[in-house]
Amino acid sequence: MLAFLLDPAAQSGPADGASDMHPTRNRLISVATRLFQQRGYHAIGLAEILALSETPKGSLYHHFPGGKPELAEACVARIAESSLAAIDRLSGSGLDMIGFLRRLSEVTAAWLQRTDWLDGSLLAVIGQEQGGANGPLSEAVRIAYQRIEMRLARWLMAEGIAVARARDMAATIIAAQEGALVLARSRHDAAPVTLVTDMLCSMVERG
Amino acid sequence: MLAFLLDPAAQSGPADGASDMHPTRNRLISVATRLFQQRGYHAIGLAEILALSETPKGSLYHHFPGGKPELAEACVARIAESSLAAIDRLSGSGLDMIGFLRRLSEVTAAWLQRTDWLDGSLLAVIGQEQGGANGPLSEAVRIAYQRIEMRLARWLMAEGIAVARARDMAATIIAAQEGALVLARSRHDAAPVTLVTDMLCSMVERG
DNA sequence: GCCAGCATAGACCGACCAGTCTAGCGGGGT
DNA sequence: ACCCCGCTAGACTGGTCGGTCTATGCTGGC
Repeated sequence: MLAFLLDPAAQSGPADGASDMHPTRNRLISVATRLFQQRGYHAIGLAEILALSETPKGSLYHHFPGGKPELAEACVARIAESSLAAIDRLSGSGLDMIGFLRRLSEVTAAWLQRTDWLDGSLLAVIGQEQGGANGPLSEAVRIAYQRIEMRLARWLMAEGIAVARARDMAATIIAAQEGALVLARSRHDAAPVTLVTDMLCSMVERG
Repeated sequence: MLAFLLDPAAQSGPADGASDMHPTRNRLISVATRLFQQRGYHAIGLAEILALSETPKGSLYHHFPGGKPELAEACVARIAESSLAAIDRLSGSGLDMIGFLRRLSEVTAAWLQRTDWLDGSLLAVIGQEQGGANGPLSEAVRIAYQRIEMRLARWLMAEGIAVARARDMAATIIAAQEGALVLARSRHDAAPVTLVTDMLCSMVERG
């Protein structure tokens, strides 16, 4: 979710607290995130990540002693941080949840088309690949979803919705958005994103 | 979507037109489907499929000269056929769309728990892994989604909904269900499935 | 009984995988 | 001036990958 805001945010400058980290580490995470979210964890070899980021293998294992899984964990963590930051930014700018959903829909559709349907949801693809496994990577995905859900729920509560309902609505929003992304990518058609957004908006409107 | 009905249907007997195919071919598709939908296409090696299905490599390449991709295509095609058959069965038994969604929710939740969150959506995981690629495998996923969507839309039209709206609703249903599956698996919690179903039901009720 | 074919069986192959290891660079501290 | 060490650099390795190939059942038609 919200992976697209990595591009503007991470590339533009010192936001996200990503710029204070080592440039090589940063570059590895950026390239790996893009590749993983396009084709999944297992389809991407280290060779491709290293070639695209122009990094030797030694550097990767210096910054990520745990190897590929640790790199993927860092990618998931950064997606989570970026998503939270984006939610905070928008919720702090006076937007209401309906406005957020509309805007999310627009930006998502534009992102999908701009990347020619190559980019997808990192959390979704890695979560699906890891399945019900209990490794640290699937745990990272679980936590990422949970943090995003809680942040959305908090926003909904600030709009006067009861806590239990807010959490349910937040989970529904995430599920529907992720599903829309899956279907839109497969169809090469952004329509599912706007359709799901319409449904989510009326859910929020009805309370 | 609707992958779970493979188990009861394919195992119980001569439904789905699957029993008239060669038993080895059938067994390969069943085992490969289960493995792919648990961990994705790239994470599963032929060795594992062959070991679990007790099939030698020669048989695989006899029945699927195209190798792994062709086997995966057959898995996707079977999921599509099973889903269509299930939809037809339920729509023919006097159930309305709301009843279908409720029932789908119950069966999906039970399936997720029964398989200890290991099983997922074959279409979603393969679709995500293939991404925006234009290979025959991602084309198979696209067609599978499209066929299911058209069948659902037909059902909705039979309930008096206009054609354009019916197609939109069908796409929304599929997107939301797939997303719920993704999130539920990651959280090891079936709640997203029922939450999304509630939302879909009110969408259908409102027309 | 015998042949023809489909299907099984698994040894084998080159490519590629993630990961290890040693060597060397370069700049800040003293 | 020197050294130390965070970091870069890439050759190398054992294992696994998908795929090919030859050999061998097995079975229905004659």
